[in-house]
Amino acid sequence: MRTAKRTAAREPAAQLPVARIAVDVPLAHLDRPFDYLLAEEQAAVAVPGCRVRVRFAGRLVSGYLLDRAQASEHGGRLAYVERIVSPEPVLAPEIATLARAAADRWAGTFADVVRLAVPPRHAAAEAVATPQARPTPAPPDLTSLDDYDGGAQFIRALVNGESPRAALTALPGDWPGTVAAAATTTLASGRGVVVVVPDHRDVARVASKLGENAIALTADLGPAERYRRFLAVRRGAARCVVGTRAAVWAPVADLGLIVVWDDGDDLHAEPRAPYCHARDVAVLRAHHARAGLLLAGFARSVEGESLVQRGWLRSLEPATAARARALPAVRASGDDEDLARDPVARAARLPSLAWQAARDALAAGAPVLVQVPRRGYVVSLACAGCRAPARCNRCAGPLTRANAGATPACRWCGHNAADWACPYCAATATRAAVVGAARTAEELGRAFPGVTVRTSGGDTVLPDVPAKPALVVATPGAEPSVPGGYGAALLLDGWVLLARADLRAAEEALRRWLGAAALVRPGPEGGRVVVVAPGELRAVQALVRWRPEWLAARELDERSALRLPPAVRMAALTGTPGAIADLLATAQLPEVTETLGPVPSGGEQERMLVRVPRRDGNALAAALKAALAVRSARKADEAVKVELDPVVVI
DNA sequence: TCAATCCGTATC
DNA sequence: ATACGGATTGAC
Repeated sequence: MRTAKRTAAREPAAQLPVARIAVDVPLAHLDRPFDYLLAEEQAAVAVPGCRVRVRFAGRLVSGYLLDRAQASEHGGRLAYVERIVSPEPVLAPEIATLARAAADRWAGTFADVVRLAVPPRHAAAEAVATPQARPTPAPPDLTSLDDYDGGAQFIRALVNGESPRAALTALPGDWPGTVAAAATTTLASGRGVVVVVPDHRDVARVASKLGENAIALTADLGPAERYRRFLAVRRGAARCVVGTRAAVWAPVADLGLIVVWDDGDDLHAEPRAPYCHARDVAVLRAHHARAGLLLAGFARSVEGESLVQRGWLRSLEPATAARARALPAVRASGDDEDLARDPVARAARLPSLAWQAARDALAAGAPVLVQVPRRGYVVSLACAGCRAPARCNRCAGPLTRANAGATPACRWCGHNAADWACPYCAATATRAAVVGAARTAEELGRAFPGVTVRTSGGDTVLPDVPAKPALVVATPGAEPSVPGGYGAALLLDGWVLLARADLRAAEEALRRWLGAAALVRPGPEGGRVVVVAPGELRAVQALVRWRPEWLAARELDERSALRLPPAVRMAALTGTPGAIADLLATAQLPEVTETLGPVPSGGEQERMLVRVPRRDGNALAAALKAALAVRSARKADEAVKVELDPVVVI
């Protein structure tokens, strides 16, 4: 009775009374717009993109108004929009279209994607007026892309208002300046820019180059500040956004360029459903918006190389002269024969090449970067001869030493392994399999008496260090910058990175090495890099020759041969065996679909991989989405996690 | 014959 | 999810 009376009291708006609403419900089978009526008094504020509350299946839910129409296709009665939460059109039409495309591409729901794209509302921030947009900046007074073959053309295209697309492998030096040059050029052409970088330190670096022109969007801002800056962008007051992965959705109008720095970094992969990757969203958005795209980094991801080989991106590589000017001298030092004769350097696991490079750099008054694979102290032991993990011969648990000099013992069963011998090479000596930054710092301190040793990694990341003699021990990604560059970099225990049982091990190892090596001063100024890993390995060769494109191309060839992504489109299905079987039985997968697995995935869970040729990728996503919808309508109790193009495949 | 409960279906 | 309708069951 009451509802009937209330409904009767409302009058539909005279103009465009039908509102198409995307409701925020998590169910795959409800992932489509629903029509509602707008009351006359709501008509003025009900703008496309605004937040609403509607009654849906009896309860109040949030939603976004997508657009308005004069009439509805829906046969039944329409309910009224309960409330216009705010007239702020937070969901820009362009972003709504992009979110729909992304949801389809990753077999997810519109609601899930929009949750990534639009930050939660903060009413107080909304109430504050946004300052007016700044005038278009003067053309850039920054380093340009002249050091790269085709770089000048790329910049010229941006100046001319065109939308060039490229993958750039950056030289050591001022990468934030390079990114800022492309951004400022685009701004000067009267268009907007989005720059996406892995973490907030990188945001600060790029933002400082862009100064007043840019607005920084990171997840670590509080809700109020985050929403305030988002609104500044949406209201058109900021035309250039620099941020972490969610910034790829920033509603910059009239987008001219998207830059993604270091797209191989895992931080670009969204951990929330539907697990989209900022690089791939950038590709999608550049396509939709007809914007330019720059994938730049010291490394080249296999995905970036794939886009190059498909002709979608142009490859921008350093010109020969610029290489000679900017690259440090890189050498590999593979085996223990090469270990320094000095007993203290030996104890610190330093090959003579590395020791020499460090001594020379320190003598020249420069700091030395020492990259170690992982944080932590001694973890477990490996065979000193062949480096196979040392395992207990009773229970196969990992061997460890309680303290330096103690005999090895099993960490699982406690068995004393003093008589251990390697089952592969019969060696009886063990060595630390992974030596963390702290232990390395200790050992280096002894090898270089009187030299300051600093560590950066884990909880204590040093942003920068002074240009004075010091040993700077850092884990990958936590390398401090230094004015003028390091005199040398030692990349220790390279084999640990390469030994990861992961499809991306080689690519990832090179990416991390390049990240450290790029902080070293140029070869002509004495800059040297020594990587402690077997010189015959592809990733090591790619580093020594500084040819990341070459490794990416080789890795891509291999993935094509093995039919692995990005040569094919793949989905990982994780859940109980029954749930996965049900999903696969329900899904009308393309004829060509291959299934791999299952493999155990912890607990009761299994993981199954399905793959199709690239051209069938959309059909695969659509089929999986449809099957998820059927299962969600059926109230299937056990969920299956569906990830398209998972970052970690094996 | 009626109520309590179950199952399936739609959600505007 | 949640709400609703129709079928189904069980006790009088």
